[in-house]
Parts: sequence; C-alpha cells; structure tokens
Amino acid sequence: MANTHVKEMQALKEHLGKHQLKLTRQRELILSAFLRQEHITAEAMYHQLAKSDPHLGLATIYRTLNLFCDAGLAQARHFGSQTKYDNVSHKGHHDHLICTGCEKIVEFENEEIERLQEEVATKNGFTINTHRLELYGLCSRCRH
Amino acid sequence: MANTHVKEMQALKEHLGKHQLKLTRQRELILSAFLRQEHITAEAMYHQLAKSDPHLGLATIYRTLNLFCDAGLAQARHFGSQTKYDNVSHKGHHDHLICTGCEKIVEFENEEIERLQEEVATKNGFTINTHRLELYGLCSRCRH
DNA sequence: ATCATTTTGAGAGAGCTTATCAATTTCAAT
DNA sequence: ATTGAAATTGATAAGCTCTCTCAAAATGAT
Repeated sequence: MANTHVKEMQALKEHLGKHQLKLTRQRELILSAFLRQEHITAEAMYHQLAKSDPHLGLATIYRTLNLFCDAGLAQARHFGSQTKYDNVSHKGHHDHLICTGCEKIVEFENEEIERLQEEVATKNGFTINTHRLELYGLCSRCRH
Repeated sequence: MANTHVKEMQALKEHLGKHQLKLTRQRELILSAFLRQEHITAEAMYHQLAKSDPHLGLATIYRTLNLFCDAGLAQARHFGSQTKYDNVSHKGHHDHLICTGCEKIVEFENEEIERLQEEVATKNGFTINTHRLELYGLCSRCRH
C-alpha cells in the first residue's frame, strides 16, 4: 500500500465510516490491487490475489468490488456476460474503444460528445446521471 | 405474416441460403413476432408466443434471435443481467436514453455524435464496426 | 480485554444462456 | 410425390457469472 493510494484509501475509510462498515485486511488488499488496474473482472482479481492470499474468497472479491462502486471508487460495466470494474477514482469518466480482434481496450474522453449527449437528453426531458459509450472495431494491428 | 414484413423475410431467406440453413415454421413465427417489437428479451418472447404455440421451446427462441443477429436483423444488447434484442432491420442504428426510474427507453439518433465517434476512432487507429451508446438518467415524469 | 456488530470463506443457490441429443422437419434430388 | 442426408426442434441438463447463507473469525467502540 505504502503511500501511493492514500487518497483512495481515505475515500474508502470515509465511506466505511458513514455506513457503519469496517476496515478489514481483505478490503485493504483488494483496494490496493484494484487501483493498479484499469478495468478488471472479479474472477481475474481472484486469480491474481490468490498468490498473496490463497484463502481469499471469490464472494469477498465481488462484495468488495461492489462496495467500491458504492463508495464511488469503481464503476461496474457489463461486457457481454461478464462485469468489469473500472477504476474511476482518480481518472474521472472515460469511454472505451474495443478491438474485437485482440480484445484490446483503449480509453478516451471527448468533451464534445459529452456535451451533445446532454443536449439530446435535455431535448427529451431527461436528466443524465451516467452513460456508457463503447466503440467496437479493429485496431490498426488487427486490420489486415 | 401477410405482406407487412416482406423485406425482412427476404433478408432472412438470403442469410439462410448463404449458410445452408433452413426456413422453418418456428423461424417465420418468431420473425413475425420479433418485428412487432422495439426491443425484447428472449424470455418475454417465450411467454408472448406461448399463446400461439405452446410447444415452442425457450432454447429455440434464443437460437433464433441469435440467428437474427447474425443475419443483421437484430442486435443484442446487455442490460444488467439480461439481454435485449433490438429490431434494427428497418430502423437503422439508434442509441438509447434509459430512465432508471421507470425503465422507459427512448431511442434517438445523432449524426454529430456518430461523426465524432469516427473521429476518435481514426485518431486511435481504429476502424469502427458497431457501437453502443446508452444514457442513463431520469425522465421528466420520474424527476421530482 | 470485552463484546456487539460486521465480515469472511466455502459452498449452495439463483438467473440467464447455451449444449446435448433423440425425434422431427426441411428441401434437393430423384 | 418419395426419398434421404442434413438441419432443426423441444426438453432438459449443464455452464457461467454472480449472490445468498451461515457458522466461524475479525473489527473496533467501550
């Protein structure tokens, strides 16, 4: 953990405090590992963390990642049949370009698109809370 | 079926021909019902079609809707844990505004957004095949 | 240190979708 | 029209991802 993810740790503690939840060894461990990722599945974290803690349960990973979502540190995203958890704490919102050839994921942000989305929403009487934009195609390497 | 969905029927037959697949009573029935929907789940079609054909299997619905996706008549979209199949044949591509209050779905199109998406993709060396844009929020009725 | 409360781990269970396979249907070739 | 190889169907089992259950363990306010 060291002193790298202090801010996120602080945000987590704040959330825990507000909801009568406790800070556990597992939650610290999972947070620390999660913050090193861009987006990851619970299953992937399970295998990854099995090295440092072979007895960490899969259910705990799921519970904890969902907790991070509640705390605003993570954001769940459904990709096909799986859920990926995005690290959203220090990077802010971003959308995805997904290569259907090699599964590579590129993140991007575009203010103009965001603005137009607001416009569409307003025109239809909606107030947007979140959105999701995914572009599927082939990256330069897979296109030939 | 009558003469309403002739074009889609034609498109389906073309796909079947190209892939050594056969036209069955079930496929005709499911296509006809599907084209009357905007977006629907396999489960919902199953119950809806049980009236006209009580022995139609759920697996057949899934298989057939996936077939429609291959044929370009439908498009699958994952909403939480469920998959909804969109009728995309005669309406062209469209995106969605989704009310998290009442589950209402409003379709929209925005050329400018599409254009910007292409721009982002090109900038990253991608060629887009499809995309998906979903805006989540509250509709005017649910907001108060 | 105590103890009420929360959390964990392991496995059972739930929800959605796909695989299996014998019986049936389709359709191209007689 | 009949035949027969190949595809499709229906019923159900199986698979996958995720959540629930609950006894045992850990947390943290006192």
